[in-house]
Amino acid sequence: MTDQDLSRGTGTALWRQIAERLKRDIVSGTHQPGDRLPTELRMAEEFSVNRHTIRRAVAALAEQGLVRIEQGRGTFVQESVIDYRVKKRTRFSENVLGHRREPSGKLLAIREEPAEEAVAKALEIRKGTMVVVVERLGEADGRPLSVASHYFPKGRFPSLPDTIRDTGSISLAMERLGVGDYTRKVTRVTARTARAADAQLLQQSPNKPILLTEGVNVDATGRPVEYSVARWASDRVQIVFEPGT
Amino acid sequence: MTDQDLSRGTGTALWRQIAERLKRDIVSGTHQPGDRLPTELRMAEEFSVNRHTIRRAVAALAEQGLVRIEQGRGTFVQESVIDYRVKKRTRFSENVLGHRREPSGKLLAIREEPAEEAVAKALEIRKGTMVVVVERLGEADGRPLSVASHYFPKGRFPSLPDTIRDTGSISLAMERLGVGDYTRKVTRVTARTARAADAQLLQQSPNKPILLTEGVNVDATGRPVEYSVARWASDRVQIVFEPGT
DNA sequence: ATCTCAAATTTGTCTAGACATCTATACCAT
DNA sequence: ATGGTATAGATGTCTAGACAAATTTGAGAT
Repeated sequence: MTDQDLSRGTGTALWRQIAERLKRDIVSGTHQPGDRLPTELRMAEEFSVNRHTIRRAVAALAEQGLVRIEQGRGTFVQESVIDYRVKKRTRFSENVLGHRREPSGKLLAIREEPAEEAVAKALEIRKGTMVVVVERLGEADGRPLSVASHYFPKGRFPSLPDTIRDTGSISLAMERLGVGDYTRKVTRVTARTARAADAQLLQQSPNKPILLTEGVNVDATGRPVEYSVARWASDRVQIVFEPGT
Repeated sequence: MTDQDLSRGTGTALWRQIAERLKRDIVSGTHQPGDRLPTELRMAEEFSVNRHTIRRAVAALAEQGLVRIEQGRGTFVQESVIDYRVKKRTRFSENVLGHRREPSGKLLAIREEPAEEAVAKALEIRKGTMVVVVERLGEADGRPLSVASHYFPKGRFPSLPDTIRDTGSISLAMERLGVGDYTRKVTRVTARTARAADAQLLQQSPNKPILLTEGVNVDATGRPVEYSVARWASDRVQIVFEPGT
């Protein structure tokens, strides 16, 4: 397998041809998820091109999220995730949308701060009013799925931080505080490029898109009790909307 | 402004420092949206680095969507769009979700083909059954918003292509064919990196994420009449869900 | 066996130069 | 004026080589 018959001077850049070929080998399973690709130097020899040309091709694949590059170790085929996982996840639509119970998760931080413009507007309070912020990492099957920031009006729930620390759960804490039945008023969804911190938490390359959902939960009387912004690893989750819910 | 005092050998790659500096100038407004950046050669001189190093920095910015590179013309600061537009757009939630009437749009193509697996499943027909495919570009304020592929079972709507060509509208055509009242059964949303063709149609850099919505419309009896997949320019649209709709 | 440290391996960065390809401009012929 | 064509200017691709930084490996000391 030394000659890789690339066509030179046909209008298609060599690195594109190489990227295409590698991609095919990954999709077809010749390179299994988790496998290490040949080293850059080795591929350069195989394809009879300069190492930089290989690097350009591999960089394109990394951008697409097909491979993961690790300095000093090598380039690895990204383990696929869009298999059963997504189908399993699609059953959790209500939770996914409501940001309430999640398969599992970790509390990252609980803090208090004055409400910014957007937060204040969503919670229908004055800008600068203190809010309780809970940062939470949602996981499923041990893989990070989402990073969510939940905002609560501190005036209404002064003991929320302690209660959350006690129970370890947002929904449990809310229940104890007498708001067991809150419902989702509105959810917005869009896509963004991940910020560094989120990308790291989600174990996702900084180049890859994340899903961003933003929503407000209201109590039985229609008063907002929670505003949340969640960032989702887009290749590990698919959000499902059904009119019935 | 010749000396740009980069710090060499401090652990931070030159191209990162340059990218950071350019980004700062863009965010701060020194380089206005739509402006052309200095040429690569010129920046190479200014920063006293090789042209390739500049290219690496600019490529990073392009990946982030801050600039747009045009061969033969130059590199331009990407004009931002997330201003009033988004807020204006958020009013169109039902349409956005239903893929029915859109602010304006263009029919790109109408063709017939055997149904693939996913299409067949959604329409509850056998794989390989002929379907009518309508490709449509959705615009708002003259800017492309979405590219949608609509799939209809040809067996049930044999004259659909002609009717669409006559009316120029999908919803009008469906009405004429006796399915005036179809409703959305389910919508899935996720994010992907744009494919080349879609990126071009959406006038979006190929590196930027797109929103992908997928849905099935059913008639009054619950039978699927349409399956659609739409790709949205993620920075120009925000999809809004309200339980009421 | 275990620890340490040097060497080898592998990816990351930077420079240098050549030519290709695309775009806009200016000039010339009609 | 119009249209084509040469030219200059811009980004795109490819090669070549050197060194840096991170990781793994293995030899040697304990």
